Amino acid sequence: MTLDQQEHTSSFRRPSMDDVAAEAGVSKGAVSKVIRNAYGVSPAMRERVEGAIARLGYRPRIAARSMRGPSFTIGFELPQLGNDFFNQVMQGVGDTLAGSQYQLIMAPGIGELRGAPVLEALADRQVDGILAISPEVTPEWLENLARTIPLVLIGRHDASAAYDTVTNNDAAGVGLVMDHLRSLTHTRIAHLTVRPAIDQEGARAPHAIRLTTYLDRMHEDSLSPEVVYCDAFEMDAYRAAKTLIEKPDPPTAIVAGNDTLAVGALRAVAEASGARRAISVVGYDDIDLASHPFFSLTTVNQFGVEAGRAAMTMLLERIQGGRSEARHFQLEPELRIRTSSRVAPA
Amino acid sequence: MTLDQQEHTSSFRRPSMDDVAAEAGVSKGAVSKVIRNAYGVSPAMRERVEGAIARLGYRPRIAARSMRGPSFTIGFELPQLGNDFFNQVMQGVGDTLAGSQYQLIMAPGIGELRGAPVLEALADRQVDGILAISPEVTPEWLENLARTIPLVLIGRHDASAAYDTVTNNDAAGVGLVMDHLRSLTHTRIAHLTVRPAIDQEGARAPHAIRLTTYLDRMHEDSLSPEVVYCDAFEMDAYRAAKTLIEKPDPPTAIVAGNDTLAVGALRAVAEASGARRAISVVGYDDIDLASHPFFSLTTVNQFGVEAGRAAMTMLLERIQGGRSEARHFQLEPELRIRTSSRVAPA
DNA sequence: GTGAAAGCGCTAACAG
DNA sequence: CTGTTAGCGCTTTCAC
Repeated sequence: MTLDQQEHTSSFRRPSMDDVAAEAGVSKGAVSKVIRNAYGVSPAMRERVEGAIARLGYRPRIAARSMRGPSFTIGFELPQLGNDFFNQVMQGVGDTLAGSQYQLIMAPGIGELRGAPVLEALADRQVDGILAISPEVTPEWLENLARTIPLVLIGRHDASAAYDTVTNNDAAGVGLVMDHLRSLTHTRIAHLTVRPAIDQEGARAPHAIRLTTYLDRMHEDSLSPEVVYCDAFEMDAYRAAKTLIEKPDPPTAIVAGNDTLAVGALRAVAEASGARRAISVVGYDDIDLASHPFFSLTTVNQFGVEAGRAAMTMLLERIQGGRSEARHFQLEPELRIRTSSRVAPA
Repeated sequence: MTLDQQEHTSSFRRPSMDDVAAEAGVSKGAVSKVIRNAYGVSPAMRERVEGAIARLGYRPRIAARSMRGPSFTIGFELPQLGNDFFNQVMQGVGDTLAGSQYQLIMAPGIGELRGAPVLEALADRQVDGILAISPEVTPEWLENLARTIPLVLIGRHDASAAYDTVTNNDAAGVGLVMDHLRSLTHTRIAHLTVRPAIDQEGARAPHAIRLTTYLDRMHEDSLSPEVVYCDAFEMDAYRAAKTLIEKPDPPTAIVAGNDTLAVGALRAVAEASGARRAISVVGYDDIDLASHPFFSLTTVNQFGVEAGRAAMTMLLERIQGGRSEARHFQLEPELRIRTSSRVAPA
């Protein structure tokens, strides 16, 4: 909250609206009207002002403008870079925003800094609305944030009355995966997921749901579950998977929490020797790489582009349309069977 | 420049500094001082104000603050999402910024919207400085921008006096690649690169330099160059490479402009039949995936993390240290030989 | 149709 | 040590 003093040199000069008004020999208010396309400007006035703007290279400062009204900026928080599923979502968001007057800015989590502080940083910067993928924040905290700014969460299964959500049916998706592996006669199925996943009761984050679905299913089938945790990057998954498959009695199949983890797991599998090189790996997300012939990764398509599109549409409904009742939208995932999943060895 | 009017509902309430002052029964100025850790606040005052801040959940608005001074926000423009090299750079940037009071926001190019308009959008939002990877903007335009805001470009080989650059020695990098392929007795070497690459004379963008280096080298060795253009995503490279290798007399090696393109090219190679499946592919960047056993991609490491670190450091020198003479920093790339490059078939 | 003036939330210079 | 005041660049009444 507190800020240390800093030396700041500012030899940089950006013309202000006053400069434009002086250059054009008109009042500040007139310039403002021309810029905003407001009523009541004569063609002559318009021409003079636009000439001055062009000559000076003037651009309005959003910061000043947004002290009165909107900033025409949308903030997108995402927990991490390098996960291609988020890029799918971004593409849908970008499509929806294309041609609108809104500018998108992203604030990725970096190292320890993610979740709440990043969301606050966006809110502090006067964005008109926030799109977030924040699996690690509590619903209460988000409810609170939603009281100060339009908010749409992607991935979280919260039934909030204050913010919207766009989800995919994670339970169904993992169900498809488990059905598939069981039909391939696998019994020693491990689950590789990201660290916190479900440290708080009632966590409705995607990875938490995927984990509980996996556990439930293993129990139903009277199999012993084996869960391995790692951080969210490929190389973390690689190391975790390596340890897992080097054990005396390794699993015959690994259900990875997402495709990035699956890619890491496959790195470990490819480096292993003997029967271990035949371990099946299944992911979640269906990133582009999954269909690459070198991977041919069996995975679950959860339609990230459409999720992004839906989320952005819902946010614009709040910002422009003034909607205030929460909406919760869910997509149904589909299994994509490829060659990384095979019949379990006898 | 002009903006249409929009209906904007704002039933959202964020407490202001006035609210805090009222709640604490002190003046606005006092609150400001407490927040900024300025001199001359009694412990009692501090306690009252902090109590009020906590009770109200107050957070200062950066937009208002930045009308006087810095916004403590750094803008990072990048041309595209889904290129892991940019993630390397981001990691270096994030490392350098960690623990500082600066917040990073990214503005990715989306579809047609990239380059100049995105940089302007950042500048309009009162960022204290801009980090950019803008291969498609003219040096003159950047010089102009640099007069209004501290600016560091990554990748461009411009010798600007107004903005800093961090580059890798692209000519040397492609030289290493060509040496390597020639030593493997390749003669039919094609180059796959992104569309504009070098449409303006004197373009100093990385892909332009890589292309001219390739062309020069082919000429020197009296070989006939073959250049194929595509857009910057993996699937674009896949389609371009597919057309290339399905020709009657395909190349024996493909030099891709970066690893993302190389991954796409390998998709086409893997789908091909016969001798075409043995086509060598070399990339540029050394993204994590390159070392994955499924790819084992020969490529050039250009130390993106260090480039990001250097760029951020240079930007902070300008913002905090007040440096105004331009600095130009270059990294030397290293070849990483893996199995995607093999001896040319006889 | 245009200009003057107040105010958005904050910082900073100045009195008391 | 604390309160008052004058802006920062823009939007938005309101007179003229």
